[in-house]
Amino acid sequence: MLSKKCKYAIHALIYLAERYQQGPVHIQEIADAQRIPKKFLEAILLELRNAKVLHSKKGKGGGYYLYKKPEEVNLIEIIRLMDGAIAMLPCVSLNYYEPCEECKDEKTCGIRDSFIGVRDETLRILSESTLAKIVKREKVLSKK
Amino acid sequence: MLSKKCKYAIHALIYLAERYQQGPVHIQEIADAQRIPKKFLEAILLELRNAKVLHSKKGKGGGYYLYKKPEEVNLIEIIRLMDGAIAMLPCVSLNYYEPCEECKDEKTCGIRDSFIGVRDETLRILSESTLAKIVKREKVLSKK
DNA sequence: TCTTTAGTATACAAATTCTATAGACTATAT
DNA sequence: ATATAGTCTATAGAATTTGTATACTAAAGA
Repeated sequence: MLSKKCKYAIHALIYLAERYQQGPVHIQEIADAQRIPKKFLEAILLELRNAKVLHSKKGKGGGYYLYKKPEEVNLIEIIRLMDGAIAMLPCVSLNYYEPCEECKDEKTCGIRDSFIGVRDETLRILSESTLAKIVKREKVLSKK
Repeated sequence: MLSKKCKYAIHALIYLAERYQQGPVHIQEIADAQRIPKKFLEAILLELRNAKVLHSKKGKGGGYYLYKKPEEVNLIEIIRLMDGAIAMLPCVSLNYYEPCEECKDEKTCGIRDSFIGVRDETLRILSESTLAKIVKREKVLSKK
């Protein structure tokens, strides 16, 4: 399961994607709109800023805005930043690899292949899901 | 990421699958072989027993053994028993469905479809991975 | 029937992770 | 100057995970 932090991040980013190139949005507005505790949201947005997904502007009229294009931010990137590894086993993670403690020998491990398969499919599906597509999909769905 | 409990369960079950129809194996032996804290393993095996995956025999010469056939136990079942939902969002879970707190309207949610896709692929891959196949795969790999 | 073996059950403790908050500080616009 | 709004560090509380202790029950066999 995704953490709350990650879900908050996704919703905040969708909110900002809907307002792409319309100037900075302040934290309080996002927090109110998405019902996210403000201080918690601050920490989240900061991380996204440090990862160059967002930019911010201080002072009056400041706030956060998307730095990357909505087509260039996908769910995989967000999940990795917030929750870490995508894979279900550390020994199968591309970005957060670690040998499994419980495992005696990776080469003869009978479950690794399956989890590599799951990881690859997850990666494929979620990397196709960009902010741009998500926003578009929500527009279509809300018109029905 | 899978919990330790779940990984312990998988390893214990593989151990028992390798000894299918060779009589009960006691907890201590499994604990030693797989380096699992005995008391923790007891709790795990008990749950698997209550789920009719294992049976046990008390008293001298007792222990645990597979009740289901190795071909009939797959990774999905084990993960569900130990860790609960497979899905990355509660609103997308088949067996542990709950509406997402953060979500305003499931019908217009732009990310749901992607996570349904991930869930289905995960289900497909991990339900094909049975104890029988895992044991077989380990034999093949260890001969190389 | 008594003893030993081994699983069952309940309760609890330690460790870790997740969620949330507080407060002082810094930059910017007007 | 001053009000606005993001930055940074620290920490507190809650929940979950992992592991342990103790007492109890069932079965096997001498």
